[in-house]
Amino acid sequence: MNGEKTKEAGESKVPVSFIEQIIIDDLREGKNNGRIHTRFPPEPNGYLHIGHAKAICLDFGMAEKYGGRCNLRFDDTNPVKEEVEYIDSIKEDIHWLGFDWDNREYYASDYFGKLFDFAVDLIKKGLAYVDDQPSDIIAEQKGTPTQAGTESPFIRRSVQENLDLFYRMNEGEFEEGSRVLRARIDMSSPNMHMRDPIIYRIIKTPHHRTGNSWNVYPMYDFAHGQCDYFEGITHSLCTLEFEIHRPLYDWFIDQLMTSAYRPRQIEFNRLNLTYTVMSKRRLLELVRDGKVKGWDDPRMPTLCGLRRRGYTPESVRKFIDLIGYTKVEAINDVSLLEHAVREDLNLKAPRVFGVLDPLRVVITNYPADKVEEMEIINNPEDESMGSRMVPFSKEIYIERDDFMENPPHKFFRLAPGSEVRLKGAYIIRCESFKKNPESGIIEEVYCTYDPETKSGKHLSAKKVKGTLHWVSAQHAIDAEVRLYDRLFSHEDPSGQKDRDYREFLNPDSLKVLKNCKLEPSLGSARPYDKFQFQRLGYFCTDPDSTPARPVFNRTVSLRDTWARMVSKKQE
RNA sequence: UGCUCCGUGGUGUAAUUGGCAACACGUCUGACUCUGGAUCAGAAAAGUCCAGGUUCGAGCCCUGGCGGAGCAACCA
Repeated sequence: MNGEKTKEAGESKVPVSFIEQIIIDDLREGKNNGRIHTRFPPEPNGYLHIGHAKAICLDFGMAEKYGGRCNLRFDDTNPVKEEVEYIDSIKEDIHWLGFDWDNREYYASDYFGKLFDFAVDLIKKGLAYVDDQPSDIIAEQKGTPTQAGTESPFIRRSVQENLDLFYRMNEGEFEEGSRVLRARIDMSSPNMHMRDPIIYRIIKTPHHRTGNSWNVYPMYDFAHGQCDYFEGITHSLCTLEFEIHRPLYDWFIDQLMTSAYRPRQIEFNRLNLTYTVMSKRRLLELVRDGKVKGWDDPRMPTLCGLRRRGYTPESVRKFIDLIGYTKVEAINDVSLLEHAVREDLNLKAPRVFGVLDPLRVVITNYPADKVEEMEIINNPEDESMGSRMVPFSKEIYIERDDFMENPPHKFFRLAPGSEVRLKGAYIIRCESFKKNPESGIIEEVYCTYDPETKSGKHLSAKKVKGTLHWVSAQHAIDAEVRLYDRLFSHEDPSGQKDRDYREFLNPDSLKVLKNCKLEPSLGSARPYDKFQFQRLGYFCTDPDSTPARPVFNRTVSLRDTWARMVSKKQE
């Protein structure tokens, strides 16, 4: 019965966000002639981070899903903060995520002429005036959220004088800060943004696209809605902090519109992630102060950082999908992001052997000059990925913590007298070991192997609890492996009153291992190639890698129940 | 002492025009395994911020509280 009901509904019951619901309703009602047109409007003043990915997935995703279009529009109204170098990286990151804007690449600066004309128009209507006061006086007259503002003494300037002054502002006659153009709305509005907002200011810094053509530049509020209007945007999706700007957004379009069409601004919650910071200002500080190695440091929440860390675009999109869009300001757990990348890489990443902290094991009854090629499955999740040959010989490396002289209860790995399977090879038994009498460090472990237990031989009835990864000592390649931990030790580093977020920087967020031993097939890995180092985690070849010196980044570890058990016991 | 928005398991999101609060992550348990980490199965966990009201019935509607966030850049 229930099945019937669902069937009749026609669509699966996948919940949609409130924004998607609005779009569905608009489409059904035939609003905007059944068009959906969105835009993604980054300011080219920094690199995109995962918070932008959330907006990108919505803007492009909704358009894609409902047969519409999404424009890429650079919000370049402030030449002081913006640079061309960011534009290319932004485009690259959007493409990396798997979205495209065709030929619809626009700039707010494309509309400077139209915006200027519109400002002139407002002046002529008596709805804008030039104010000669300095910024601190203007701010003072704005009042406070609980107290009405007072009118500027320049509010009653004649249209002629305003026009004359505004043109001369643009001609470069006046200094920066000496005059602004303000919209005349309501100095006693309960909404601060409606108290005669500044719409044009004088800036003499050359613009990265328009050069010295302009000396006045529109403010965000005077550009955004109008650009949406010019481009025929139907749904202008932005984050919650712009909610309070919406009346202003609508007010300007009211003055401009000549038909029933008008874009609609809808706000959603911005992405916050635990153990990191997301504001461009702070990310920039981390880069400038050398707290990280650059915008693409694998610890950064930037898209280029995540990419270098080994995240796939699919995993980022999956995560975005998981958290959804609401109006609740929340902080999302990074572990969900990590889950998303594990799930994706589990299907895609070939399994390989890599020993991060090598301990030499000598198989005493194995011929010294013998080398066997062991066939190892590349990915048990995907047969089509085939198998490869891995050399096995008398001396191998295993992970140092896979051996314990005095193992605790339920330790399934190697210990004196115990047996383990070497994945894809033989079962070995630990007979003895060599320990440095001074340091107490185990230097070598001596084992015997059972030739009857070779992998693939089904006659091997012997069962052991533990299976270890290994690398043949004479064939191993040396590599550097970089392990990453959370950049901050606090869940919400920038949300602590009276504490600077930098106080919470995790000093151990990067650990570099220089003496790792990897199976020889990894010698041909190329930057951004992804692997699962069996039993350890997912790793990605770093662009610093050279054939002589491979470098790998750990994207994320595998879930480790043993480690959890151990750490619990310690508590 | 203004305006706007928000308040559902540990976390994040759901719940058609009001109809016995669902899904995912995480946690715990078990099975299986040549990855202790894959995979599979199961369980615990909220009665929806509080108090009233409307209703046969409210997380959804109304009223009043409480709590949180945002708003006073010539930033976006």
